[in-house]
Amino acid sequence: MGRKKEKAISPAPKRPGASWGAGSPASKRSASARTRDEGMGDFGRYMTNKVRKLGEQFQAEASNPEASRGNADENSIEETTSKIFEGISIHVNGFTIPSHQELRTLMLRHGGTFENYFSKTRVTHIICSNLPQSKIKEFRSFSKGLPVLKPGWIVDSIAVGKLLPWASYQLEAIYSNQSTLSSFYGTRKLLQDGTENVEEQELVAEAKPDTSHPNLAGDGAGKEIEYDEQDEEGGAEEVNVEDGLSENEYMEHRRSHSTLDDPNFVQNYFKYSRLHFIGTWRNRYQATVQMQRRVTLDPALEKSIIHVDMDCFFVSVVTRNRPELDGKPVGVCHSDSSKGTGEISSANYEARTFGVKAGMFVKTAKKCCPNLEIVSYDFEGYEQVADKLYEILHRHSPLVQAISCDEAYLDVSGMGDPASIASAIRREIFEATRCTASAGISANILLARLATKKAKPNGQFQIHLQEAEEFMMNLPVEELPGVGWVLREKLHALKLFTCSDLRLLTSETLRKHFGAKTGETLYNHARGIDHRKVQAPQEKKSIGAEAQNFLVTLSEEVASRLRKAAVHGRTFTMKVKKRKSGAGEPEKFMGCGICDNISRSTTLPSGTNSSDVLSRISRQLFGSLNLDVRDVRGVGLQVTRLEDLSNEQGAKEQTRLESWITNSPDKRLKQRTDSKPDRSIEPELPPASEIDPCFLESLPPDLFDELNNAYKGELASIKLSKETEASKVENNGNLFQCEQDSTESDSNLGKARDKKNSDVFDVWDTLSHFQTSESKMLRDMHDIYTSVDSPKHLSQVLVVLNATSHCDEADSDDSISICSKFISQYLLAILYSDLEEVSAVIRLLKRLATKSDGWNRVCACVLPTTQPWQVKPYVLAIEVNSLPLRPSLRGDLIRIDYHSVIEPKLVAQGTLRRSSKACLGWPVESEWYNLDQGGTGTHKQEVCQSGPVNTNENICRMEERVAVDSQTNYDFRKAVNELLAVEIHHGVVREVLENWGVFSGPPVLELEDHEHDLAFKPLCGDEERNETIVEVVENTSGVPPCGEYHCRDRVPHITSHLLRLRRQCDCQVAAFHSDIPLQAADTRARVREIARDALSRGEPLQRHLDDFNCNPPPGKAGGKLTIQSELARMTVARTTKEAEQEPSRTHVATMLWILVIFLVQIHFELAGLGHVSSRCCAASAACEQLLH
DNA sequence: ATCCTCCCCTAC
DNA sequence: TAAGGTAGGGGAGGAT
Ligand SMILES: Nc1ccn([C@H]2C[C@H](O)[C@@H](COP(=O)(O)OP(=O)(O)OP(=O)(O)O)O2)c(=O)n1
Ligand SMILES: [Mg+2]
Ligand SMILES: [Mg+2]
Repeated sequence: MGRKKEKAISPAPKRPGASWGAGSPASKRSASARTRDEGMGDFGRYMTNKVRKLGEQFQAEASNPEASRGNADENSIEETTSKIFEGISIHVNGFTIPSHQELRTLMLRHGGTFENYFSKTRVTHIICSNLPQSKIKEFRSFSKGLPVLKPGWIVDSIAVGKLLPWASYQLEAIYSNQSTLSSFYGTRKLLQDGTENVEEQELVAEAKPDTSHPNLAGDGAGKEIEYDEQDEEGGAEEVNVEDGLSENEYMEHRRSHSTLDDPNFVQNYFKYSRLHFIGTWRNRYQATVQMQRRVTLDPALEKSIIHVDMDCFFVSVVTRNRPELDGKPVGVCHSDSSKGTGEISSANYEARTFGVKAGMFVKTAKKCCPNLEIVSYDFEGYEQVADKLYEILHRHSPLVQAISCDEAYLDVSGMGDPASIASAIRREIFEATRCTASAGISANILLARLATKKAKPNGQFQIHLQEAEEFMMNLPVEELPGVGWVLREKLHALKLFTCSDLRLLTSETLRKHFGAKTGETLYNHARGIDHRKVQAPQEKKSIGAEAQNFLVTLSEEVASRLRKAAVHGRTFTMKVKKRKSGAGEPEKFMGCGICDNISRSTTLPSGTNSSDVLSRISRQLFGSLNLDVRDVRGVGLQVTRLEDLSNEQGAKEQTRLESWITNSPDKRLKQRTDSKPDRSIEPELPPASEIDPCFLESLPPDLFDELNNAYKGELASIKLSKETEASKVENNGNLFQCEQDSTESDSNLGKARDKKNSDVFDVWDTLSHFQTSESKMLRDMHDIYTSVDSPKHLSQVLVVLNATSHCDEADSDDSISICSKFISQYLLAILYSDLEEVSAVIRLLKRLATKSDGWNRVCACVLPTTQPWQVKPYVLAIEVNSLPLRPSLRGDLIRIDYHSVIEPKLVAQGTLRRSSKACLGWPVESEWYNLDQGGTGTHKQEVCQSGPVNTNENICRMEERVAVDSQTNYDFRKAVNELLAVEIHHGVVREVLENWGVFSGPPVLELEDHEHDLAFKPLCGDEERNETIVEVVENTSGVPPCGEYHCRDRVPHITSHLLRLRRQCDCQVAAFHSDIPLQAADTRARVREIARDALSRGEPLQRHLDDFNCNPPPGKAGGKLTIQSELARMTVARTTKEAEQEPSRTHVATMLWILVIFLVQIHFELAGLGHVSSRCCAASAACEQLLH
């Protein structure tokens, strides 16, 4: 089997600040000291502390992203990256200095990889500095001759900036002390020439039962972990533990693993987690197994499927080395303590006869089986046995579907007698691993799987097709794979207990009860029918991490997994476990108790794997959940919509304007051209004169330039004339007349305006001075400027700059300041003449800021109050408190959707590639793609015709929703930024405008005469769905209705239910939208608070005319204040459908409006003014003038 | 008709 | 003390 493979090198993290383990040893030490003060054995108090710290942590992170970011930057200052460990993959064993986490960071930062679990197929070097006796023995069985080196090798290599020969870093001490090891390595040492050249080892020393030693594993309580122990602070103790550290000290030490002070908590946690092991095993497997060739099997052939599953896997791997346990009931668990809240991972068959099952608490298991022996995990053993298992399986069939580390399906159709193949496999497995496996053989996956169950332990069983029926007959429903607890209960409730019961029902009935797919599956499975095919590994669909703690750590973990998988992700889902209301502290140590799960997701316009971005996203997602952090029991972050980085280049290529035009010349250009509707389909450019100037104008500069180049510059003049017109309009319209008054900056700006025409500031002249600058940043700009053909805009230069790679050479303060001034002046000069260019430069600036520190600083100088590039998630309703009413835009429909377009050409080739034409910073109207209206249909049809394509997979709608803090200090700049930086979803923009129009003052409840406008009493509710029915107990307003209120969170369908209810009962009903699981008490409290607040300030509680016409943000939470406007009247009927469809005009108008406001924003930014919200009146007035 | 989000369920 | 992770499938209800 060709296991030899080149290891995919994961790209080094771009931003060093994002890596792990940046904390200093000192801080760790003090952290551990703190834990020591906490007293021992008092787990209740521990828990309280845990919760408190968790609270502080989250509070700090969620509420103050700026601060945390700042810290991260500080930490990252001196970090560097390189590629010196390219191709090297280390496994750290035992306690080391630097710690295993630090080594991990170093490796990742310098191009290497780090394996948590040892595997000879992936690991190239083993690092350790100090090994317990028993570990050394173990080495013989697993190191397989790989070099065992001291960590100094890594540290020194980094210090000198290249890979040092490792020969002198071998662990001599150990060789000399340990005859077994030294003799073993003695032969190998001669071979080493000291480079990273590591041969594929034949398994010389493999699986010699006589040489292996009884595992050191848990031969006594308190020594539960023998696997790969290491710790940054307690390493020495760790070794002592093996020699019998006192129980108390040991506990103390252990505790540091679980405190929140431990910066490596997540890492450590995972290291000991069986579920993490299982969950991540597939990744490791896929990394080693080469892409299996697509095997085409004769469909007419009768299928033979073999299902192989190791018997009580986790147990047998451990017990094979411990004959003294033969015949005894054994379970695998970390701890054998009296508390007994550890979980049994697997139990052997002896134990199972007592009723011990995987997942049981030790406590419970001991009740069933008092003599149960508890053994510790041997993750490395599992890894090795799995490696061997799969090696054998792949030898026997080209088509292997890995289910987990101990089980797989093989398709052996037409390859001879499946039963003898199965027994050969089982025999080989036993010979190679001394663990037994069972096998099921049948015609499909389902039956093979069921057969295995019957065959266990250590047997095999075949279900021939003709026997299938009988076999299925009396099978209890819960035996069917896929039927778990919930489904079983549902089935039992319907009095369906066996498959024969199931077979009495029609497929329709089942579908009705259980949903389309599930029903159908039940119908088929009850009959022994299963159409699933044995599948080789598929492209992964999601990557995630779940843990108990730490948004940032979590983000980094996920980001590093993304990098490892060489993908970018676009959709981020945060999953939070929250204490169920009423539930107490968890019984289980570190458990989460009874919880509700909440999840939130957001989608970025383009993929990322940056831990920086991820951690900001996670903070925001977390923040948007509005949780009381004391109730948080677990947080997970999942990334979906993965984009393969290796395809990205190609995808980018697709977005080049040229290829775009070339690929589909007619449709897209036609839409925007004035004449000659039917041109030839030749991939030729239409004459320049046929191109609508509007189209040109709306193109982002880079695309425009590309097009312009294609037209050899002809277009520039067209655009120019258009621009001149535009600027005329602006001036005639006295666009900024209203700002001409008082403020100091106005005069500055006025000057700037003068400058523009009198050419005081000459961009190109200034730029040419940069040629000799010391600053690389400035020189680069100059160089690009000279290389660009007849540059007209600075953005052209920045575009190129943005596209070229950035070496993060430190820039001096001077050059930063020069650069900032230059950009500012340029912006000032064009501020009134070239709106597009202004926005182009700003966007590019922000993009550049994400790429290099220098530009980041420039960006901060030019736009001190504008956020650095960051797509702001989340789906909260926007509340704007101090914007003018813009009635003309109320209800307008704008739609700026982006689509990934399927390239029909590629579809024809049988491949599909997402090709996104919308990139961050360059919002593109959907019309450009002609995907609006009929456009989408066309694409979908084309795709569907060429094969069974899941359009969901291939036409990917990107949308981004804009979030704004729902509280008072609304930052207008931020919103406009987001509008520009972010793709805008039709409904959301509508929402935005709606909200902008509605709130003309600070958010006030309409309480005029009645302070306690409303108050509720909860009646009943469905906790699961976050629904609560409340009774209105106080309602004096006369506006909101009396009766029952449905409060719910993210369950928009309730609104229709409410409508129905209203019709039926003739009672008044309203809905509440809230992002928090709405507790009536919260609502009431909030209502009162607002009222009291307003009254105490003596402010009138105004009512806005339109308050009650305000649509609920469709299905969205509006924060607490939105509640009120929804309360006022149900407006479900007024959904977006009601709005007028007048797309292109509205598109343009609204874009223009937004841009004008944007301009105002920049205007003030450049003038160094603070808040601009008050100036929006001017902007919108100007905008309206422009619109007419 | 199809997609999307926010869940839930299941398996190892 | 224990280390309750990971990832795919799928349903409900709403949006388009
Ligand atoms: N709730 C669970 C289920 C399984 N596992 C681990 C331990 C098992 O050994 C391994 C494989 O799972 P199996 O379902 O194949 O169970 P076993 O191999 O232990 O037993 P069997 O002989 O039934 O296959 O996964 C676990 O940790 N927790
Ligand atoms: Mg098994
Ligand atoms: Mg299994």
